[in-house]
Amino acid sequence: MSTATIDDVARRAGVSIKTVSRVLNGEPLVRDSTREKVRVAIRELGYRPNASARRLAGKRTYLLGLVYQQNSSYASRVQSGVLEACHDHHYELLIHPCRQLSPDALDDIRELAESGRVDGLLMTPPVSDIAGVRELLEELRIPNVVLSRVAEDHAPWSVGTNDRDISRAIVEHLVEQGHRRILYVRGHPDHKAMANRYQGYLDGMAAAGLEALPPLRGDNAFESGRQCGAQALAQSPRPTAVVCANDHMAAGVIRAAYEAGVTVPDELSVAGFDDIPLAGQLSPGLTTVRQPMERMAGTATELLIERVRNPGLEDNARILESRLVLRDSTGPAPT
Amino acid sequence: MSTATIDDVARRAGVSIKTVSRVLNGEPLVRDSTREKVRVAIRELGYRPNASARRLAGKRTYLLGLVYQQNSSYASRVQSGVLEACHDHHYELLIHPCRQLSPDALDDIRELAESGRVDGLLMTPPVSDIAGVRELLEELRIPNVVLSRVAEDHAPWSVGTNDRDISRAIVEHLVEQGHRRILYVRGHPDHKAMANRYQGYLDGMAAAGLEALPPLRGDNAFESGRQCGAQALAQSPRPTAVVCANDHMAAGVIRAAYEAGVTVPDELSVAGFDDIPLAGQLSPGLTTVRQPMERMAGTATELLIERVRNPGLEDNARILESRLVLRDSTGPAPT
DNA sequence: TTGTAAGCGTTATCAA
DNA sequence: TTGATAACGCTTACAA
Repeated sequence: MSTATIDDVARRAGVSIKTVSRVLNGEPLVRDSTREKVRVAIRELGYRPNASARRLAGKRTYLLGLVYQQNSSYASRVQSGVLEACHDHHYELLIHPCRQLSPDALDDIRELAESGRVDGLLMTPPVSDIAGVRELLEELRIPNVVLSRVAEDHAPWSVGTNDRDISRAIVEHLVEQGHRRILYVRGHPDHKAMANRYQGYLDGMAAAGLEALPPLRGDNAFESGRQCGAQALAQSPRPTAVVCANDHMAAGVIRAAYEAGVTVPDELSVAGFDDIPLAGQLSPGLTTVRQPMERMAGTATELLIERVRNPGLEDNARILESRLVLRDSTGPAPT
Repeated sequence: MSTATIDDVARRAGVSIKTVSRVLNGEPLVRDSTREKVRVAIRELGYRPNASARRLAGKRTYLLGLVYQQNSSYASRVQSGVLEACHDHHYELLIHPCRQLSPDALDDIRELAESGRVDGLLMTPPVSDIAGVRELLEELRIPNVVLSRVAEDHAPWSVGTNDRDISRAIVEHLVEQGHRRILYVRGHPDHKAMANRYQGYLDGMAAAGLEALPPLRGDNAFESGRQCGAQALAQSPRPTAVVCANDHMAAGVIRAAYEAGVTVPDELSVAGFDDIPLAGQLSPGLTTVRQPMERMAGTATELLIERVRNPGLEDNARILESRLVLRDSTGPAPT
């Protein structure tokens, strides 16, 4: 237990506590020799600044909040990316999963923002898509950054990925494999990232000179995928490939095929989106899209810290690239 | 932003700040009418105590740490159980995923414990199984509780479940379905909970008067399950059922069956352990064991808070019951 | 049952 | 470039 205080360090180094504080916070106006003396004293005493005292005096918490939907399958990747960046900058993280999306979620987030427990907030969809959240946070003047906002939004203070392009790439891949009747299963309408994925599908179909089929609509969950899958298999002529807006629904489609005795990928190709842990463990393995979630989360965290330190800063947004992960749930079209 | 301080409340209620403090902390020696006055003032001012000041003065952080293995599939369930309990008791949570198990992990945990950032630590396996962790924490006198320690350990300050009994129940279920050649796939030897699951299998086989087959050994990951699955299918006579120490390996066995053209469950029954999200989304759905993880986590958190508040307390351990989840990966033995 | 006064260990102000 | 000293907003003796 580091029980040494700043006074002990000051005494040992023969300087005032203010000077120690300066060294601690990397302030410039300290002579190099003095800085070194202080550093030595700190090391010898095994001194660590008391976070609570620092928070109280500095009027900052050095705590960031991460708001996301409970049980979201990418939560753990996001957390680890955020934590790493936090660690690098001596911040700590408070996680804040939201159970349901509305309407209490907004109050819940307001509470967190107003409570003064955190210096800034990081949000992921679909929580960040709740009507009015961002406006609320801006109004409350609490620094915030949205993670995984789709590129096309041009949202200020956000980190996104090229969902639309990569969605198009899936279609192109399927077309190359000889598919023509490619069906799309859309996600929950409140989850805006999903809309772009669908656009990419339309792009791909148009580019290939194919007619887009009327899309089915799921709610992002496994069970809805299963239902859409059953519907798709009942269509005549039957689609030879199904692209889903996320992996859970794709798993549902695979289940529907299994139940209908339809072999994947021989009789039906299935693709998803997100590369959740499940994707590699399904049988067959799921062709999907992997987003650089840890890097995105780390980048978002750094943007947030920048914003916290410098409230006047201008908008800043970043795009990182996702990539296609080809597994065995897609194959040549049946003849 | 609640900018009111304890002084404002005291002034408004016409009492001293000490009295406000008493009300805030639910101390007994306050006249009911006074308490009420203070409550009114707090409400009218929208006052919230400043956490940093409270931490500094009270020499407690009101922060708990949760240490677990990164990417563990039950992390999110554990987190939500812990968070709920934290919230009820006005504590906050710092999550601390460990990347690898050894040997740095121990230093990592020591660092966290010594840093004074948390009042107590919650640990889950396999991190809690690292040699010397518990001893380290006791030595450092930092309150700690282990979550999901297996029942048989009689570990002090822990919350566990009836792994062994339930593992036996799986075997009984298979035996009822006519299975005789039931193979067990063991988990990583460092993960102690796994040993008990194997014991339960042995119990079940013995009770049914069946000969236990030589177990295979995986490392808890999907890929090892796939390899064990391939091995199992190559055995002659072939087992009709495979019980795995966790779901990831069970998914691997299902994959191996898929690759070998063996139908599950018609030709091979497969069961797992944990009911990770994947389990319900595999095709066929995986028969497995569901632990009341949120409740276990909540209970562990409450034990920890109790221990933090009352360092002299005696050992305390709890067992909660898991249950069998029957899905379609198990069925009657082939004839 | 209530209040006074002294910390807790930092950062911030302002003078030296 | 450095240092006294005053906050910061609470809890904890100790009185009353």
